[in-house]
Amino acid sequence: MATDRAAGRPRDRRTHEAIVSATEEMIMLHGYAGTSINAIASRAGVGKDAIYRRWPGKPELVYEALFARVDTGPVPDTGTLAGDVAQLTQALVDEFATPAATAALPGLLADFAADPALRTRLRSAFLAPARARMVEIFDRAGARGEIAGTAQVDLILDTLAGAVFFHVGLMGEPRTAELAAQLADIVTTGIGTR
Amino acid sequence: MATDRAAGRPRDRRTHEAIVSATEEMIMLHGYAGTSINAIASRAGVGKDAIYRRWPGKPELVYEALFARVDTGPVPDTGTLAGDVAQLTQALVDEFATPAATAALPGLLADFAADPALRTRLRSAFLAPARARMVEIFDRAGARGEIAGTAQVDLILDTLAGAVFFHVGLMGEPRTAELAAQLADIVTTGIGTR
Amino acid sequence: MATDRAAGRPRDRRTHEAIVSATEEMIMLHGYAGTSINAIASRAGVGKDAIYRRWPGKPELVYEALFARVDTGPVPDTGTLAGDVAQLTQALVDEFATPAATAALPGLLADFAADPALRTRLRSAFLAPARARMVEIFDRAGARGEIAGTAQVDLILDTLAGAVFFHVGLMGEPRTAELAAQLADIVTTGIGTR
Amino acid sequence: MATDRAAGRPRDRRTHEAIVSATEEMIMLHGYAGTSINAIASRAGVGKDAIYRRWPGKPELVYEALFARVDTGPVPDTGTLAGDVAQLTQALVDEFATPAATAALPGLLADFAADPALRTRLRSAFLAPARARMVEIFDRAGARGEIAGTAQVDLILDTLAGAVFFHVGLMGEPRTAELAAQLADIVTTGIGTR
DNA sequence: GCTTAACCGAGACGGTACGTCTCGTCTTATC
DNA sequence: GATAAGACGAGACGTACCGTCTCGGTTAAGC
Repeated sequence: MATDRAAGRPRDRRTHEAIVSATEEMIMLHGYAGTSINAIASRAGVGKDAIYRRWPGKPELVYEALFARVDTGPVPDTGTLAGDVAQLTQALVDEFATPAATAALPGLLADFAADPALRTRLRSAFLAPARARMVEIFDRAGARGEIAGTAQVDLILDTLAGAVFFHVGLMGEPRTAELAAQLADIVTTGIGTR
Repeated sequence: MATDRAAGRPRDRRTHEAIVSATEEMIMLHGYAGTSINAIASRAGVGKDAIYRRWPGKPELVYEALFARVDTGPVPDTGTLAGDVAQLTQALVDEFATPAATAALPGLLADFAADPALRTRLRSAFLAPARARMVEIFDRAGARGEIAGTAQVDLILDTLAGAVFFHVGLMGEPRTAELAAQLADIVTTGIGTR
Repeated sequence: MATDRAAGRPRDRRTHEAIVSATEEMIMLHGYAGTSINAIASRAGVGKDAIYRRWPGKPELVYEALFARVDTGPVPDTGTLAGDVAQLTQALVDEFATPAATAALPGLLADFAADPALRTRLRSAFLAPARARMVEIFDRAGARGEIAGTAQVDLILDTLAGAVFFHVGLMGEPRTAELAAQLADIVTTGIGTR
Repeated sequence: MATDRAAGRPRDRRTHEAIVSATEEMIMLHGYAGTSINAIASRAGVGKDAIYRRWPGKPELVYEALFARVDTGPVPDTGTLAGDVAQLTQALVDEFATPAATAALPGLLADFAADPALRTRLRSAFLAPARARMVEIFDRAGARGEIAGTAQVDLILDTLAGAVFFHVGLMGEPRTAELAAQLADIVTTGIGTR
């Protein structure tokens, strides 16, 4: 019976964690552009090779350090499309509007968009959990008869994510408690009805 | 009697234009990150100082080369809020979803967001024309009784701009003819009515 | 009574040979500087530790792989000092002017000279066999009355070795068949008499 | 009439000198292998580019810093070949057996020998002044009838230089006052006559 | 036949140097 | 004083080796 075990000395889990932690700290302290691989390695007490062995470059490392959390929460199910969208939007706010995300996202998205290899992963990297939930939410809404036909999930999701990113991440508007509700309201019932 | 005329040799207007043109070309050819001040100067047949004398850095230069067009078109006035918003959204698409803008915006917005001095100018730099129009549109809609109370202009504008930027600029979705109409529809009448 | 036998698994003789062979090949193919321990280990199908267990570093390994041949030939005895020196010089040419030696010697001597621990072994490592022979040759020449007093063996040997190394090893002069005879002639009878 | 003057800011002579001085000091303090371009730049208070703008790499820089002195002394003319060779040999000792040369030469010659582009320059770089003098010395000796036929200048020069390098530079033998005279004696009158 | 200890291939580890690139400033001679 | 050219100090980039270490596994000698 062959083993799956890779040959050679196994990678040290603590090295991985030290790099990820140092990355997170550097981003919070000095922003995305002010964070260099050298500085991360130095702060983590690690050689540069230990980083390049695991990640191809800064974008992938920062992405994993800040955004690769597996989303395990339950899918919203409030009984109405408006309520479900509001909860999902709140999740987007929670993901995109944290101090660390605000510090990293503009530069990180720019690097992802600039590299052809990363560009294809943009949606799956940053919106995958939200998208799966949104599909389910709209399926249920369709079953209830709330909406007719096929909803444009990607466009609506991009609208919500873009709104959060632009409003809080770029423009730096204070993240008011009602933001998610207002955004959800806009896309579900429209401006005119408020 | 003092003259406004600066002492010494006046700046050459063609130098300015050569720099702006070279910047535009470089951005289209090599993207934002692949465009260096050195390369712009070289392509424009100009010294680096001629650039730094006019702009503090790459972000300001690229911004002026690609986005500082004065918007002189008439404010939309279709008679309905929905129609006006649709036209305004189309203007946003025209501005944010061109090939040059797609190539420059992610990196440019990242640089603006990273620099405290530029950060404060984000809204005025990229959304100023649209914002003035939107205020007028909503004022008229309020006068017609279409909406009640004060509309949250900035949030709605960020939503529209964020949607365009995220959907086309980052995710690379095709810029379809109906995009502006669909987006305007989402924010004015909501998802449910489609 | 303790045995000299080391505990544990004995070293594999084939590992040793594979390393030495790979070293020789790498030196011939890529030169001294272009030969890394990593590459030797890889070519030999061996782990790096198998090398470092046997040699402290690249200089010692390359030295053993290329120069540690035991010299078992007979001491020259032609009846005249000139004849004996000619034969001994030929042996130096044979040792220093081979393709492998030419590829390795400059870098190898530099590493030996740079490391204090190796520096003391320079003469014994590279000139030991020739020196022993030379002492005998000069003893016989003194007994025959060919020379008077104590000959400066080291200086003469360094002159011969330096000449071979400089002329062929560094300057890359073609190794003509008469080289050894000419050199021996120079140091025994002087320039003027040719 | 066009000027030969290069465009742009001229290179600062003091930068050049600072680099050369720092190189000399580093070599004396830490040897050839222990001298990095980074450390030279740092000690000279200079950016790395200022070095790479002037020299292709460490070998060329160190060569210029330590050996590129123009030899302006008069050609020896003592009236005898032996006397002239003795003086020329003394010049070789003066060049090759200084502390700085001893620290740099082994590694420097190895780097020159390893690089095809530098290899061709070995003789002209390190032996040019001595060779021109030797040709003249031998010409005069021929005119005086001291020697017959064509002397093998390169071989004799390599022998002398190799002897000095090997004896003092590599083996670390003390550089005695009589060294040059002894070497010259060996090559001119042979071992036997001493 | 079990234990023990050094060997083995593989490759991760913290460091260090490399040579290239870009940044924004500065220093020339020329216009 | 603006200009084109390009030198300048600084420092990040990603690559290559260094010599050590840590795995799972192998191979003999000594009990």
